[in-house]
Amino acid sequence: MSAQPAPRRDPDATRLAILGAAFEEIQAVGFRAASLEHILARAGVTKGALYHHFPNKQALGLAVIDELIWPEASGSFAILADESVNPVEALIGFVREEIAEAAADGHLHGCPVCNLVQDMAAIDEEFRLRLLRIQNGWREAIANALRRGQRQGTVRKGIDAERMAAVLVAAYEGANVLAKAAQDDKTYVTCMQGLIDLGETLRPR
Amino acid sequence: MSAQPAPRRDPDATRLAILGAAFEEIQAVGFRAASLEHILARAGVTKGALYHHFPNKQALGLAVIDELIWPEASGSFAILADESVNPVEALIGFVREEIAEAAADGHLHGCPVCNLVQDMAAIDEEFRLRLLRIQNGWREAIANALRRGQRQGTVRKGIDAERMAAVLVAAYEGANVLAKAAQDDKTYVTCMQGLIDLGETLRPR
Amino acid sequence: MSAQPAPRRDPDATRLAILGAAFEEIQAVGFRAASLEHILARAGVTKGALYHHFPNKQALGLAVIDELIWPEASGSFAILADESVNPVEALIGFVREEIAEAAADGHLHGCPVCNLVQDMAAIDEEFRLRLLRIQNGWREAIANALRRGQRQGTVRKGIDAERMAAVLVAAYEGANVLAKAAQDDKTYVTCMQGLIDLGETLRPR
Amino acid sequence: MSAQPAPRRDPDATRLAILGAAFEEIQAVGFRAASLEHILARAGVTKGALYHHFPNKQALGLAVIDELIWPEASGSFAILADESVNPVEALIGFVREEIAEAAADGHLHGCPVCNLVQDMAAIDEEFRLRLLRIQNGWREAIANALRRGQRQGTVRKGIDAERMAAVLVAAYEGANVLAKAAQDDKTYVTCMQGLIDLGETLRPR
DNA sequence: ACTAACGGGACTTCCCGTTCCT
DNA sequence: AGGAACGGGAAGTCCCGTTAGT
Repeated sequence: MSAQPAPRRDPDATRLAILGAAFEEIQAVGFRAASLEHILARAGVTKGALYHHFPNKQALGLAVIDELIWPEASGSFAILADESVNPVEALIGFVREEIAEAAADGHLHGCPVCNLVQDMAAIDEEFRLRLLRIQNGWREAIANALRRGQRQGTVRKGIDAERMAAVLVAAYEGANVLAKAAQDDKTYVTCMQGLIDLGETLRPR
Repeated sequence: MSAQPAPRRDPDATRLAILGAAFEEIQAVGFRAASLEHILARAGVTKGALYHHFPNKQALGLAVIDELIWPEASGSFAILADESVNPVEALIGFVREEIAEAAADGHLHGCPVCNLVQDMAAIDEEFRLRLLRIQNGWREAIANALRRGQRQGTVRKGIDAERMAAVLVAAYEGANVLAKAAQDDKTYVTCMQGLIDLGETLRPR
Repeated sequence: MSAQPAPRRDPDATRLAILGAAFEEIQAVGFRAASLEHILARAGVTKGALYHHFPNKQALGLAVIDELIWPEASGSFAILADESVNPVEALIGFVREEIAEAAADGHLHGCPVCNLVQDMAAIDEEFRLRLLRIQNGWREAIANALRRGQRQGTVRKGIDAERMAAVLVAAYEGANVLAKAAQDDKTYVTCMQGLIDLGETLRPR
Repeated sequence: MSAQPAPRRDPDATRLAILGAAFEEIQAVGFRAASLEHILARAGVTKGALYHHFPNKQALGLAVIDELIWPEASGSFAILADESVNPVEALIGFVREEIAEAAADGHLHGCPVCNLVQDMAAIDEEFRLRLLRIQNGWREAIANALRRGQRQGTVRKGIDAERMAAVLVAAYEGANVLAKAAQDDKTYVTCMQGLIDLGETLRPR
């Protein structure tokens, strides 16, 4: 559960320990409610170490996005850019992985992007722009893949790629909201299965 | 923007002024970050008045849900229960209204249910159960309407009503998350249009 | 445990209900920590009724002393003034009663005079003078009785009546302090038995 | 009257300044009514310093007991354990010192143990146990010394050591209650003189 | 005689960020 | 590079007393 305590006098490890602990705390209670004290306790370092690596709480949060969340998030849909991949299969495969992951970890705290958007987008422009970039990346990756599929004949012609991508990402994020209220993974899985059904309708008739 | 200041010695008006101001503050910054001081200033009442009507902040928040959010939310889908209504038309009509509303108010702070779920569901069981009740109400209303439509021949037989209802609600909530990050109504509208497209696929071929 | 709720529109009963409830609350948590809200709930009346009968919290507290504590306290040692009574026997009898009472009610909250002195004597002159009057009444009653006993030959001549009275009253009050820390009646009973031993030494040899 | 303001960046001095100021405030108004703001003003430190040294008000109060009151209190009767000391002389000597001290400082706020017991014993188990430990220490030290004196022939055989110790401690604490109500040291001195008289009766005839 | 809305303040808790020091 | 002392502020809770009404 908790991040590795940093060995003494290893700046990089210290930095990573702080980042990891910050990510966990933020996932658990959100950024605004995240307590630096808790993060430090989790990371096994003191305040001096933190303020050596990060000027303030905001910078720490942005670093969590840049160095932990963004790499993970942008990797998810990279496969869609591959010309030889069937977009529908890729999307359905992605959703199936989500179901498997939810079964494994219970989907405890939901999607970090979704959580941070709700917490910070309205009150901090720096956070908002970074999160928007991730969401737009998802939407564009999907929209591009759908358009390519339409050209390649693997995706039904009639659909509006832009709108469909928006709906897919929205449903994916919204599933986190439903799961958070239900506080179980069953609801999340139902949504994901619905997304698979939806994916099937994308195939040409 | 702010609620009407209550006339002197009108308990119901005072209570409503507090509730309204609390709703606005909660929509703006979330429940946890909501400041009672701000709420009081907005409502034009003093701490004594608030303490008289609500024992603490939590009770105020729950009252906002029970007396403002729940009535609004549960009314939204009541029309779906009407046997003579075409479910697909009703859903699409509902989404069109959303688009119109977003155009009118800019969709500033998003859906209260979505906001509160993210803020409170994980840390307060009383909030969670009330919000879950609303979400489940939506899902059941839609699922029931879809099943009825399948019996009545207005909805395609092949779809799984339960899963589709989950996806629709998830996409609706998720659209708020996307809009919050984009901080404009264009993204929200695109999602809603995607939902209309999706609605069209529910009709029998 | 709690005072009788007042019948509607019976001023005297209401007043008594408030006084009784106030006495109980004061015994439980002290005067300063006593909550008017709790007292009112206990008495089954509202704030308006209280402020009709008493101008403020202090007046209520003083009324509790004047109308409940003082009559009880001043009655305790009245018997010592009786010329035909053996002072030593009377004192020992009084202590025996205390032991019996402690066995009955567990000596839950101790002597009201002792409690109020600690709580209020240093910060409110009106309280202090009333409580001092009670304590001095005890000391004088005992000192007078001892002197009379010395004249009548029922009390040893050598003792200083004034000092002995002070010690007896102090030990009686101090027993409450010991009992409060021990939170059981055993300690109190041990003190009382010690007082009986002490009483025996008052007899002429 | 007030504690020394701490030099900058001297943690031990800061901690002691806070403890000392807390002790004074607690003696003046009791623990529950003690205001952290007042304590800070008296100590000349800020809230951050206090929060750094003590997690909350309770911990501060317990530290005052552990580090200021307990050492003082447990030292008082240490001499009684000395086999070569006459218990009666030691007790009388102790009381005489009390009289001298009262004459010096006017016995303004009484015995800290007595004050805290009344204030906290009934509502906080941690306080109660610490205070009980002090009181029991006194009683046991006296009872042991009396028993030893009985063996050594310096104390009358007939008395019950346990009960007598309880009475002596009770009278000592009770004297504080009487003094608090009288708000002068005369009453306290009278009690102490009575205790000396009582001490004399402990000698073998 | 009694009710209930209301005014306004004080208190503890808790936190983020700075700064001295090793 | 990191550890610990410290500065200063804001929030929620709770309370006592007042006053408009019945």
